[in-house]
Parts: sequence; structure tokens; C-alpha cells
Amino acid sequence: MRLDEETEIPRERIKGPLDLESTLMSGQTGEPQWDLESGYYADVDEFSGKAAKYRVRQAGTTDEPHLKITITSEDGHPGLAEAVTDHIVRVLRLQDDLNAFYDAFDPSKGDIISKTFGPLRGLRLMQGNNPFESLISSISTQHNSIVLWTKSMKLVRNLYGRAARLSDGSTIHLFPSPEALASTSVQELENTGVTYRAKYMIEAARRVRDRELDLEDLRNQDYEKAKERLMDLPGIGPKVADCFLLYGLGKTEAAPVDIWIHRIVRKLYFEGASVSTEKVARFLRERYRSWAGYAQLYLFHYVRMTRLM
DNA sequence: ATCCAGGACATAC
DNA sequence: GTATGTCATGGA
Repeated sequence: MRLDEETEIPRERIKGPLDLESTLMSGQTGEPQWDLESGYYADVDEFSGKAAKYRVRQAGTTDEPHLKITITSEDGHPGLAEAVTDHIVRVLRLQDDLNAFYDAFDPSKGDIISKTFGPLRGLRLMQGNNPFESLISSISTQHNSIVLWTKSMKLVRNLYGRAARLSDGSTIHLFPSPEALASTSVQELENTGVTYRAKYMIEAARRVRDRELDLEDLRNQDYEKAKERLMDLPGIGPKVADCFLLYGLGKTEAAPVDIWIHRIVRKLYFEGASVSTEKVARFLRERYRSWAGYAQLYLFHYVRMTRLM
């Protein structure tokens, strides 16, 4: 099988509806948005040490989705196609049973969130490429905009990440390792556009490099404990910690509370009463449990889409 | 222009 | 616990 030919992700690996475009354009993970290249959405990553660019497009419909992919790699190896497929299934969370979410809070249950299910049908939560990239990207989102953090995180890839020459002659850059990022100077990193967040990123990279913080180990800890550990880091507060737990580790009970979610939940669930962000976060966790991350995603996009607030 | 962006932190009470 | 000023820059 030639990898640069279009193949399809096995249909049975997509559970429930999918709207690829709204999912990829929703700016959830803090990582750069995927590039749009002649009808495909493209991103890059490393698979068993080999860099590859994968492109994805949706065929079919939201309720009968098919995903077509092509792969261009640095150096093809046996199993690459399977590894890339697994990666896409993971980052797009294609195994999440979206209909189970819709059913659990359908209109008959009287939950106001059911109003968002129609307009946002097929919108999926995403996963970051890997925990370290997710951590740094999450830091980049604080008091920032999607345009700016996409720009600066791409620049971080291009300046400090390993360059790889693909079989089609193009060059891509991977996200830098903790070692590479930890050894940059604050001033240099600030110039990528991350500005004052540079010192936070470098310290985070240093702690990961020096094994003072083991991101994989956080996966095994419970939500509260892991959040505490993360908030030990400078520049990581409750919202960024939740972003990492959700996008970096896939803890879907995490519901990052930013200014929008804070306003929305206060209005829709607390009759406008002044409720702290921590209380809102706890409320979403307890109400939506393992669907809290999805609830956050749907509330956020519904409100911004309808310009409700 | 002037305002603000999917927060965190220091300082104040 | 809650409230306010500050942080740096680009984009609208």
C-alpha cells in the first residue's frame, strides 16, 4: 500500500456523529489549528521516531461520517499507517459515544444543555498530540486569542523543534522536546509571541526534563490530586490545569472555566448569581461527570455561535 | 485609535 | 474568600 494514496479510517472506528470541520476549527486544545491544504486538514507528529504529516477530510455526512486520510512521512516504516490511524482516532476521540452524551441529557431530562445538541451535532472533544505539547500549549492560551497562540505555537515548532524532510521534499517541524524548550532563553522565547508566558513555559519544560514533574504519572492520579500538582507550577492556575487534564491526559471530567464559561453557567444555571469560578468548575464536574469536558465544549460554542452573550 | 484576548499573580481588604 | 491592577503583544 502506498501511503501517499488516500485510504479510509475503518468506519467502525467512528462511534456516532462527527463534524470534522467544526471540531478542528473550534480551537480547543491550544495547539496550532490544523492547516487546510486542498480540502484536507493537516497536522504533523512523530510515530516511532519518524516524522509524518497526515491529512484528513470528511466524506459522507455528520451522521454517516467517513474519514479519508493521506500520509507523507520522513521514512515510512511497517505499521506507520496503523499508528497514524490510531493517532487520529485518539486525537479526534472518535471512539467517544457521542449519542450516549446526547441521550444522557436529552430534552426529556430537562437539562438546558440539550438545546446545544442540534446546532452542534457532531462536534467532538479533542486530545492534544502528546502531554508535553499539550502542557505548553495550554499555558499559551491564558489571556490570549486563538489567532495569536496558533501563530506563536507554530513559531515555537519551527524555531526549536526537530526539522524533518518528508518524502515529497517538504520540510516540517515537530514540537520541541522538554530538553530543547528548557534550554531556550526567556527573552528569545518571548519573541515568538508568547511574551510574558515564556518564563512559565521554560520552567514547565525544565521540571519535565528534570523529572520533577512526570506527566505520565499524573495520568494515574485522581483528578483532584493531579490538578494540585499542576498548580504548583508558576503560570498554571485552575483553568490551565483543567485544560491540560482534559486535552493532555483525556480526563473528561475536567471542565476548564474561562471567562465565557463562568458567565454562561452563572446565567443559565445560577440565575445570574455571583458564583466563583472554582464553584462553577465543581458544579460542571458534579452535574456532567465524565461528560463535563463535553458540556464545557458545547456551552462555550453554543453561546459564541449564537452570540448569546 | 483604543480595547481586549478561552488567566495568573501580587496585593489589598 | 473576594476585589482590583498588572502583565506584552497583535489584531480588530
